Amino acid sequence: MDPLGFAPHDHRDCKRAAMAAAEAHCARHGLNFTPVRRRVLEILLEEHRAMGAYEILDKLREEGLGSQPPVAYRALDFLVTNRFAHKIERLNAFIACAHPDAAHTPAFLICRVCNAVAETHAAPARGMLGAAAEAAGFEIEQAVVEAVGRCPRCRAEAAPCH
Amino acid sequence: MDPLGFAPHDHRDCKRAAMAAAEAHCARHGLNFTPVRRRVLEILLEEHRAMGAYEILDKLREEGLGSQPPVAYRALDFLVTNRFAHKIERLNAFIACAHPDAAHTPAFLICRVCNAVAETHAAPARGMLGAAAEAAGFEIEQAVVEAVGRCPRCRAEAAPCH
DNA sequence: CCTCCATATGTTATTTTATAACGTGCACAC
DNA sequence: GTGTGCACGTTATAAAATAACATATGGAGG
Repeated sequence: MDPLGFAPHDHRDCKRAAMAAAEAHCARHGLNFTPVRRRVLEILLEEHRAMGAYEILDKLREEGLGSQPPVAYRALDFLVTNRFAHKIERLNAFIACAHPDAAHTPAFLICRVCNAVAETHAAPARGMLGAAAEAAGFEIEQAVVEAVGRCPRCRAEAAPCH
Repeated sequence: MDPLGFAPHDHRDCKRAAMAAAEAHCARHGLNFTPVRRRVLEILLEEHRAMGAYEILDKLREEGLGSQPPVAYRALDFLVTNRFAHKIERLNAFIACAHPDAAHTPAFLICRVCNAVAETHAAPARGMLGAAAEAAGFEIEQAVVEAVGRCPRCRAEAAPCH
């Protein structure tokens, strides 16, 4: 029922794996994986959907972990910088990384009906975009790729004739 | 000096061409190309860069064409819907379409140093992204592709050793 | 031990971006 | 002439993000 590639899956497992990967990465790189940062990542993993910064902040507030916007934004900055989470520009929202291990160029499939988001992989810098950039003398450092459309479930619901 | 593919070019020409294309499109489709809508497109074409809605609104205000946010947002909605302009999600800003004729899947090269934006073309729905979407049962309707990096000019300025 | 420094968090205030809701005017169809 | 749809005007507010400054903590070096 949850959108990881829009297919059901075991949350506990992917949450554990992602937290472990984050722990390991921080340990290896001497990063400070503080309670707030850890908790924000947990929240994103538990919900496993794109969440607004203020939605996350509400959860933190309930738990007494911080009550002002900068608290949430700083933790999210940390997670995004270290690729434990991604920002979905189209939604002004954040989502836990679904592929914590792989070095990746994330791309997202966003359902315009239910806002479910699936993370996948694309390499736009190869292909037409890379060619265009090179021709223009532009150096690509990062790419935002967000496809908007309809997820399998919403397509099915919109077509009752079957 | 202006970023259309980050290369200098003749503004007057591209502005004229874009306005003519918009006029023609509206005439053909029975769309109401009102003064506000027209003027917002002109502003975007004149500046030929990504502009925030409030920046545009300031210009409208100076000219007595409207003073409240919804005026600008409505005009921008119209222009974006009809593909006379695009929204750059990464910048929360808008830019006139650089290829008014071609049906296209726009992609953008955004300089993180000077915020210059070049419009180019990509077809992410073909390639890896399309394959991933198909595998997931996701129907892509539209794609946001925004590469962040450094434009030729800013790369040159950052490397004084040559 | 203590001081300096870097980093993380707490807090206040504000800025920036965007939309809801409702009213007005105008053109066109009937 | 009147209803209907569309664009625009206006007020108010919501939503997203950051600036600026204060406080705590923990390690490096004297």
